[in-house]
Amino acid sequence: MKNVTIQDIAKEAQVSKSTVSRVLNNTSPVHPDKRRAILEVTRRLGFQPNVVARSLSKGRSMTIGALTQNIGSPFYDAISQGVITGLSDTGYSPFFVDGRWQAEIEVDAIKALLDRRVDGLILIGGTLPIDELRALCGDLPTIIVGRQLPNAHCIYTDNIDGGYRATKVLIENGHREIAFIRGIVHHPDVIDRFEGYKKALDEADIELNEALVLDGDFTAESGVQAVETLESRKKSFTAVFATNDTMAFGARLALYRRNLRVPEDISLVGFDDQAEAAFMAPPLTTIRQPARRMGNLASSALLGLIHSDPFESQSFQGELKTRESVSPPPSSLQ
Amino acid sequence: MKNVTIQDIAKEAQVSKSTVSRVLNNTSPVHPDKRRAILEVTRRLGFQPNVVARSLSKGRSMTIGALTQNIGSPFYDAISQGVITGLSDTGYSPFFVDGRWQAEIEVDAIKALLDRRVDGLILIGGTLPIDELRALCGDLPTIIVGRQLPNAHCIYTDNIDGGYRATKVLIENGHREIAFIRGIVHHPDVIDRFEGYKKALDEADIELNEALVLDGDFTAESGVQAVETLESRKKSFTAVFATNDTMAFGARLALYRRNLRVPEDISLVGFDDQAEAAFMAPPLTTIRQPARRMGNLASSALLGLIHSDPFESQSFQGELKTRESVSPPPSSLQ
DNA sequence: AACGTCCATGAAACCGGTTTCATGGAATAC
DNA sequence: GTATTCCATGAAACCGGTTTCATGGACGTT
Repeated sequence: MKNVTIQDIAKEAQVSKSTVSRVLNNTSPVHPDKRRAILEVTRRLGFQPNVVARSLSKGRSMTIGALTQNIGSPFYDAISQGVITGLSDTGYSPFFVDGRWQAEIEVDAIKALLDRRVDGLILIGGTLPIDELRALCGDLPTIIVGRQLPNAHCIYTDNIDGGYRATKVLIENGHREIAFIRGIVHHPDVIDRFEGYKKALDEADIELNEALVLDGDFTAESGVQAVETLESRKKSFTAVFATNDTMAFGARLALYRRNLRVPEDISLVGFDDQAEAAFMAPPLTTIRQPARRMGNLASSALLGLIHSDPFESQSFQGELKTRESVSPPPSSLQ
Repeated sequence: MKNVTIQDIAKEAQVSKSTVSRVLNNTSPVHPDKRRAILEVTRRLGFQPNVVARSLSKGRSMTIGALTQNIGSPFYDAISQGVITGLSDTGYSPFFVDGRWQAEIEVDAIKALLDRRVDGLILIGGTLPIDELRALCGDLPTIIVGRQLPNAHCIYTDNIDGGYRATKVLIENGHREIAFIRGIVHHPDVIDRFEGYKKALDEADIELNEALVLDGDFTAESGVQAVETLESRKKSFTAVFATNDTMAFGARLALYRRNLRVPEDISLVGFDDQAEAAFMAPPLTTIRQPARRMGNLASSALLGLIHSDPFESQSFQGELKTRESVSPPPSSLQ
């Protein structure tokens, strides 16, 4: 039981394979009788066109290469999801590879996509500098999500603003000793969120206290660790801002272990609004990144680029989701 | 700047393209001088083989088709992740499509994979009955993950046993009024977990109380809803078993809202051991499904099948992760 | 020296489509 | 009725590799 080819149909319908191709692609008029015969045979033999062969001859593969990082991070997962849904029913399918936040792996992953002659690229996160990317991808239509790079088509969130808003809501509630659980120090998003944190403190005339700044690696475990370090330093604090929800969950657990209530004793703010945030006990106040929407936009923008529509880089403002993990600090009640 | 082809190399190195192919694939001996020249030119021109062309002529695409469901469900995500890591460095790459738990979409998704001439299939979950699958996929090497089907290569967890263990740990702690938050009623996993639940109750001579069985849809929101329904029914219960962690999180929030403590007032058990479970406050006792390992195994088993190694369907036992959300019921302290 | 074997190599066929090009017959114009 | 245009169609080239096949030269044998 081998695959039916266009040639088989041609023979069966007594025409040339050119004509079959023309009918199947509606690319030029064909006599109604032949057309009908060809369609009938096609259906009868259960013909499935060989996408590989078509790709080769058309030079277009109808696949979009998508580079992800550490599949499993809720934020990037949500973007991937947005890419998938954004591409459904467009004729294009996504081909995923993973870069694991490591430049070397990322290069190989992108090469794998290039080898497969994808028609466009969606790079979700990543570490390669713009010139390397350009050298690698040439003029292949490319959308970069979650990063802001010069002279590239980017879709990203304003992390300075996000960090600022998260900090500000705590300050507005009366907090002045606000711990900051930073993710991976050199991660650009983290740098920006830290920037926003400092800006908000500055505006409120609060001096930055380095002892309240903890490093982490975006895992819940590192959130636990951060709070424990904080406690061991015996520095007082009334609020915690974690640069992602996952670390906020860890922090929440560590506080629970120490019998510190949220928000009565300690207020908590996260970042991302991942699915579980709204169901933490208490529900977590956080900065919502419209990850799915960003992924969706990435798909449609890329299809646009492929058809040579223009696209301007677009930044999204993080949205403060006010829930129940923030309240005035206990001191304000004294 | 067009792509370099094997022909360009041939011309530049003054040999035929056959020889170039032979050198690049090490498929038959070639004179050292020519070999060296070809490799040099290859490097100099930055040749990247066209995978599409190669696939067409070899009849193998070096891609694995993976069908997922509702990307975003932690359990299935983790399996996908396992597939990805299991495939890395094997020369094969995964091509993902989504079936959204809907037969019609699933058929189209699988067809999309078939059209792309994938070398094998990993079906993660899904709804199609075995005969339809077989009609669709023919004798293409296929591994089915998370479902148990006759005469197919399956990797799944024993859900009856899982449901049994989860219920039993509650019973052993002295609970007799155990609410059951069921997921989607007709979902086979759920049916089995319910089976296990009933078996455990039966063994302990506890009569099944239909009023304690709530339907849900695997979302956290439905977990909240379930507990609220339970409260509105004014039936007393001392423990809740949710058929996935996500619903358990929802239940936990609803309990928090009603000032019911976990585990002092109500014990809680989930299913899956998704990443956040260990960081719930308190950490959630749950049945761990080794999702990543299952995904990993799926990859290696599939590569085996492709090279016509045999594979026997394999079931995994869910592992009880004892954490802090279970304790004896309050009545036992009176 | 004549003959057989072996093997490196290039030419050509092939994978399964799309697209260009040439052709012959019908339709239109004069 | 002939010249011209148009158009449906088949033959052939092409996409970029792999693989088969034929060949000619090097080598070994008697």
